Order: sequence, then C-alpha cells, then structure tokens
Amino acid sequence: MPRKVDHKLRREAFLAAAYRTIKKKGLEGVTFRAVAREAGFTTGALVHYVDSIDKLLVESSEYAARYVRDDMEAMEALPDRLESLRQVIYLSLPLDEERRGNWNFWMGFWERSVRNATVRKLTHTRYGEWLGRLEHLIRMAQEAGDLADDIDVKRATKTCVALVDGIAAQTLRSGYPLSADEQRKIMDDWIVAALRPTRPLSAERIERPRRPRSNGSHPREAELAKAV
Amino acid sequence: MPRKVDHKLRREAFLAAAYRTIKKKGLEGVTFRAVAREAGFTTGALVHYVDSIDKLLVESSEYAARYVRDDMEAMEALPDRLESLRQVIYLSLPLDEERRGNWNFWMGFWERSVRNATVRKLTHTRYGEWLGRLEHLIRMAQEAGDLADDIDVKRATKTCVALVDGIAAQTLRSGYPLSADEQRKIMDDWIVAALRPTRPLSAERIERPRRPRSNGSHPREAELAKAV
DNA sequence: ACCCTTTCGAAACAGGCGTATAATATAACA
DNA sequence: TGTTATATTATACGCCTGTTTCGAAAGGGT
Repeated sequence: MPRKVDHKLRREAFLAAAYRTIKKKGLEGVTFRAVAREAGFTTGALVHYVDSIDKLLVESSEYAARYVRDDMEAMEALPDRLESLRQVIYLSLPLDEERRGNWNFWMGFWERSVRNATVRKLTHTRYGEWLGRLEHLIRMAQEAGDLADDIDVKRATKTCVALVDGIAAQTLRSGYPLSADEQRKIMDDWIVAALRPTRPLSAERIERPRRPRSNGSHPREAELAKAV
Repeated sequence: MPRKVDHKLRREAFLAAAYRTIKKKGLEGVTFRAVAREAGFTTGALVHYVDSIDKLLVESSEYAARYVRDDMEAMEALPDRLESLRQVIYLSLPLDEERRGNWNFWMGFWERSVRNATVRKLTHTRYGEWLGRLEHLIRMAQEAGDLADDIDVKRATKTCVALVDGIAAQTLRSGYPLSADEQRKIMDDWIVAALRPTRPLSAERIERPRRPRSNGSHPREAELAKAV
C-alpha cells in the first residue's frame, strides 16, 4: 500500500543525517529543519519517521555508537592483551577527522544533558558502558600478567577515561589541538607510568580496519542514481 | 541627574546574575530574560547595562575568572615550588560546589564555542592562559630541582590540562562523579608517576583561603535591606 | 475502477529568543 | 517648582524553534 520505501532504511538515512548535522554544527544546531534539509527532505517527512527531537538525538547516538563498538570489539579480539587495551584507547581518541566528528557529537551531549533528562540518561549509560569496557580490558591485561599487579584497576580506569576526555576537549575546543602523534604519546606515556607493563609497548602501528562507511552521502543521491 | 545608582556596581550585579544562571542551568539556558529575572529586573534594565548576549557571556566569564585567578596567585606565592604546583592543580578541580559551578560555566563555553566566534575566541584565550600558567609552574618546580629534569615540560603540561578537564567532565557529566579525595589522589598519582618529584608530596592538607563571596545573593535584596 | 494506507510537502501554530522602542518613574539641578 | 537626564518597565517586532495539520501523490488489494 505504501510508496515502495524501505521504512527502516529511510529511518536510518535520517539518523545518519542527524549524525552528520551534529558533527558539523554541534548539538545546538540540530533542529528538525536542519536535519531534514541535510537528508534532502522536509520536516514533515522527518517527523513521519521520528516523533520528537529527543528521540532523534537518542537514536542517532545509538546509530553512531554501533560503528565505534564494532571497531572496538575487533581490537578486543587481539591475542595480545596489552596491545588490545592500547588499541581500544587509540580508537577512542580524536585522531582523525571521522573521530573528531564523533567527539563533537559526544561533547554536544555533555552540554545538552544539563537541561534535558533524556539526553542526560543516555550520556550516563554511554559512560557506564565505556567505563565498564575499559575496566574489563585493564583487568584482563593485568590477569594476563602484562601489567603490574598492585594497580588499582578502578582508579586507573577512571584516570584513563578522564585523560581521553580531556585530550578530546583540548583538541576540539582549546584552539591548541593535539596532533595524532602527541595524543598517542600521551596515552603511551600514561600506560607506561601508571600501569607499569611487564614488557615494552610494541613499536609498530596497527592500522584500524577501514570498513566502507556511507556516511558523507546524501540519501537522495542514491535514490536518484537507482532511478536512472 | 540619574537615579542614585552606582552604574558599575549594578553592572557587576548583572554579571553575577549571569554567572549564577549559567552555573545553575548551563550556558544554553542563559537568555536576557533568564538573567534579568535572576537579578530581579526585567530584560530592558539588563540591556541598559550590556549590549548583547555575546558581550554578557564574555564579561561574566571575566567576572568569574577574576576570583579563580586571585586564588591561584595566592598559591603560586608559596615558597615550596612542588606544593605550589600541586595546590594550583587542586584549585582547578571540581572539588566543591562552588568549583563545580565554575566548571559547569566553563563547559558551557565548550559547546557554545562551536557556533559562536566570540565565545570561541574567549575560550581559546582562557585555555592559553591556563596552559601558560601551568607550564610556568612545572618549569619552576623543575628548575628548583623538585622534579626529574628529563621531563618534557610541554607534554606534561598538556597531559595535566587534559587530566583536569577529563576529571571535570567525568564528575559533572558522566553520572559517576569522582569524589574530592579521588580527584586529588588521581592528580597526586599523576604527579608522582609522570613528573617524578625528587621528594615525597607533603601529607598535610593546605586549606584554601575563603574570602567572603557574595555570590548567592539577590541584588535586589541588598537594595531592599538598605531601604528599610 | 475504487479504496486505503503510506509517504511526503507546505503551511500554520504557539512559544521562546534577541532586540528595539515608547512610556513611566525618579532624583538632581535650575 | 519645573526641567532634564537617567533607570526601569512594558510592549512589540521579527526570527527560529518543536510540533501539528492538511492535502496531494502513489501504489497494492479487492
């Protein structure tokens, strides 16, 4: 009965558009009108797929989190526990344009969560996930004998999260951005000084698997291409 | 000819009201109407003292920075270079309600600076000041022989700023706030592990001088009190 | 052929925003 | 006792927001 449109797919297109909008303009600039324009539709169409701005924010954050999680799980599967930890930390840093956008997105939630209960709840959930993931990794590395065994894992976790958050803030907001090398060096230094690994960190760089990520595209373009 | 009102004083009262509003509601909630209401006036009166919202933000940030700077300069005057550094770092942490308010204020600037050039410029200036102040302190401590002398001061400075920013973000936004003790322990651990002091950190607590700070008051109340 | 449901655009609504303007109150000076 | 400059309120304007409403287009089921 409907116009032949894959509901779920189009919905995703709107979430992707919301994500792109936030990356570009910050969370303050996310309006129904802006997201709809970014997606190539009008507000009416957008509202058809998502009820409220709050839900749009929540779902677009879940959309964004999926990819990050996938990358992280790949790194967690590495046999080397120490390297596994280090690579997951690297994945959380604002090293390249894509991840800086991700951080722009995330930092928007920091401010929005002051006044918006829905966003606040979501922010807390994501923090909980991230703290849990990191604590588990540190504990695994410790149990594998890769780290000194007198380390306070919980405090180390919080310190690491703080360091990463702070690097992101400084890189994206201070006007004195840290280069990718600098960011990695800071985290390596911290790992060595605070976690005291029982063996040196590997010197070679592990490249992140680069999945195709149709993120910059305009949903309407694909549609047009198919029509031709 | 004017109604006997100290222009400069009333202006300050509005800046204080702006500061209180931001502390409470975050920077997104700062509007002419909200600030005027907080001060006990109407928007017209506020506009009479400050031209635009941008300038209000800039000036209220300077208002806030004054007090912090005063405290820090007091600690910088300590004879013990190592303790001086440590106490200034402590002053920058969200340890108590007052400073958490301060951080709420500051983090508002992070988001606002994405879209607002005036706020962005100001944020960069403040970061520059803070980085410079901290770098100077670390260098002084190193030259006094209190720190290992093979430390990369610039990188240590950036790391310290990141750690403090991250502690603030985690404490105010994550839903898993760090206690005052935890914050101090994290920073002490970092000082020991990363800066490698040549003597142990002092165990006793130095209390911050508590100046009277008429910050919570309603400007209209003082006026009324004087009238009676 | 007709209906019925989904998709989408266009427009309108109330409310909040920054800002401008006019009117009123008030104190100091002539 | 006016006159005048300032402080303050009240109100209005235009813009943008989230959200709602209405209507047109489109295709499958009967």
